[in-house]
Amino acid sequence: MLDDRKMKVLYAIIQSYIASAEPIGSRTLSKSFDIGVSSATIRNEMSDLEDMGYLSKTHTSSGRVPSDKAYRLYVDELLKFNLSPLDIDSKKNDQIKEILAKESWDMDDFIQSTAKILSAITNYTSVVATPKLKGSRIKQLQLLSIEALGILVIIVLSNGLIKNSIYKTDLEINQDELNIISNYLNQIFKGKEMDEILILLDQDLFMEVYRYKELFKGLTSIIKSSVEELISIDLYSEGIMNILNFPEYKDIEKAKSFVSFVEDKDLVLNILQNTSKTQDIDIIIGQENIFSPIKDISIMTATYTIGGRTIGKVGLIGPTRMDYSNLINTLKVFSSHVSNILDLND
Amino acid sequence: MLDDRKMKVLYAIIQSYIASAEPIGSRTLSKSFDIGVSSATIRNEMSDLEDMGYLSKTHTSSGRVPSDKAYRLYVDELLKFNLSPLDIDSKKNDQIKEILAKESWDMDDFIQSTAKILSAITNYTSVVATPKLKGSRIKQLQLLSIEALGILVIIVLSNGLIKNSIYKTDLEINQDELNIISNYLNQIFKGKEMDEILILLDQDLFMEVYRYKELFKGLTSIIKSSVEELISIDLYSEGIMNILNFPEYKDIEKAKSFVSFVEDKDLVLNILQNTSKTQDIDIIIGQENIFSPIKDISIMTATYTIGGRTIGKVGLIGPTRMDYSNLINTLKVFSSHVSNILDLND
DNA sequence: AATTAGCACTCGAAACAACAGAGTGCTAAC
DNA sequence: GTTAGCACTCTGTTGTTTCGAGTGCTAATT
Repeated sequence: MLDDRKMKVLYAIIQSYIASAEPIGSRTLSKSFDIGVSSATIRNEMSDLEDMGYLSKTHTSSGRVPSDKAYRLYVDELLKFNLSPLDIDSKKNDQIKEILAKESWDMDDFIQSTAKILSAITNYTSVVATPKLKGSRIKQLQLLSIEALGILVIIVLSNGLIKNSIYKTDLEINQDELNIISNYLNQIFKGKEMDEILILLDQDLFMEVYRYKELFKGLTSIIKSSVEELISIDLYSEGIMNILNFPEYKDIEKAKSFVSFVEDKDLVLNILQNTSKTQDIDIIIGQENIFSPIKDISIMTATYTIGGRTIGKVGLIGPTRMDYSNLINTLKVFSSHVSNILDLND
Repeated sequence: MLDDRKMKVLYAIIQSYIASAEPIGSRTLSKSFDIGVSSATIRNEMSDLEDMGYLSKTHTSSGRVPSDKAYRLYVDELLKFNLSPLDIDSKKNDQIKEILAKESWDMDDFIQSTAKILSAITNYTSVVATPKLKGSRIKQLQLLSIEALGILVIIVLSNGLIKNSIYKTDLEINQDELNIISNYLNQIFKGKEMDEILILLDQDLFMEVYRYKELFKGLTSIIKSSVEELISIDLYSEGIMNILNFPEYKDIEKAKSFVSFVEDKDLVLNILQNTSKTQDIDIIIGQENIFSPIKDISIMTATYTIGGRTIGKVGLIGPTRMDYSNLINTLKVFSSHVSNILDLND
């Protein structure tokens, strides 16, 4: 579709623009890149590329800037190579591995840390959606009497996530009795998915157990709110301030609108979830995202998996001229390491 | 020290500057405030105030700007009134109460949420230091066998904080045996402070129990890392981007230096901890903070208490011309509500 | 003796012109 | 098909002017 020379010119412009954020003209291009033809020829090529929708000008006599379409071409090309993590600069690889290994293990904290780490190593803004646990099953449920505090309700999920809450009560009840109740609850809930549990909880399950009626009422509501919290999806963002380093956001108003975009959790979550599940890396460039109120932002997403099943999403957000080439590799390595760790701890 | 009229002039300047961030001159002042004397007289007073160190000029013929000393005077006056939360605008009071009530109860999450809420209702940047639990005691320690996962170690502290971690093992061990071990561990650890526990753990406690040697070794290291995590102080900040709304940070470089200040956790933590413990609200204005690399930032801090004992600190950070009057009240109400909730859940 | 009016003077910010630099598109020559 | 050359366009910078808000001082007023 694009001949070799056009491709060469287009790539040079994209790379130059990603590096400098400045529109680039034919003469500068011919001097800083080895295209092999004069600036006049490049000028003609650029004019053609503009007609084809790959370039645009900011004003009549300015240099050219790549369009979303150009980035799309560029990115698709990059994604084709599909390097395995092993092919990637092994120093960076090791570095990421090392940082991640340092994190203490608590699923929630860990996921949150990954956002922080990713934003620190890339200098972009990162977002991460925590696992949705709708499909998770309850592995075990345990009540524990805590002197002078009440009853501790512990819910252990099949993926290792643990959630506990305290049920405050003055009820004197010893651990043996609690064990019996735990067993009873386990009979009902063990192996059930979260959705099912919510339905079960809405039925009046415990009519039969008159003796502990009050207690069961309290426990039911505790379990319900725990489950609800577990299936809700949280979104963390980190490194928003990194955008202040991009020249396109030197204008405070632009920066503010970027911030309000990233902080619109519903919107970002929606975008993250609508990315394709077939590829490991998914990139949405500028206008391609029809929901976004902002046109010149790109989002690159990857998935966290446990045993091959997608459980969370991570994203990098930046200007459309984001450094796709490096970020793709970093993100690949990163998400595969994270998934490894998740698998290990599963 | 300052006569009535000087006071009036100074207050007018402070209020005007807090509202507009613009240096103010004698004529404007006489028009927009009812001082009762002409601009020429105000001019003389301003000149005196400048000699006394309460005002300064940005250049020879500019209006005046309040100095740190002026803010100090102003703030001390405000703090004198020492309104009880009840005296404060009850709409705002109720609003805060309502928002806080919505938060689900998990000490760590809750504290983190308070930062978010505070920054949302004030539009300033907030920081919060989580409880330091050095002085906390272990109330209960429980081991729970989790099928196919390992052993769940649950540590309950006297203040209700719960920490759990999983010890992965293939060791077949039933719950009855675990209970015996739990009891044994409780004998040793119950009622001890965290510091003591760390010392205990470093001794080779479990020589005697040959049968479970391997297990004890694993548990020891799990407990140790849990305790270490519990006594470490975390710092969260929220709403950093709010500063983009202040005109003084319309310059990106200023904004960046603000950010790097807030993100220097050690520094901020240090400042939070060096605030006086006698007052409920503590304010550090600009240069008063000798550690800060930035001169024109003020920090207002309050404490979170449980049963009257300080367990955490919360702070609002902004330009020296921050809206002290409103923020003092808001922060008072806020921290007292938070402390109430903490007490309730203790 | 304190207050105020009046005036000369100072700066910063805004508005404007002039100019340099980087770019384009087109035409004619190679 | 490529390139040199040229006229033209637009932005950003620099220098100048002007305007407004401010100051400090002195002399008049209360």
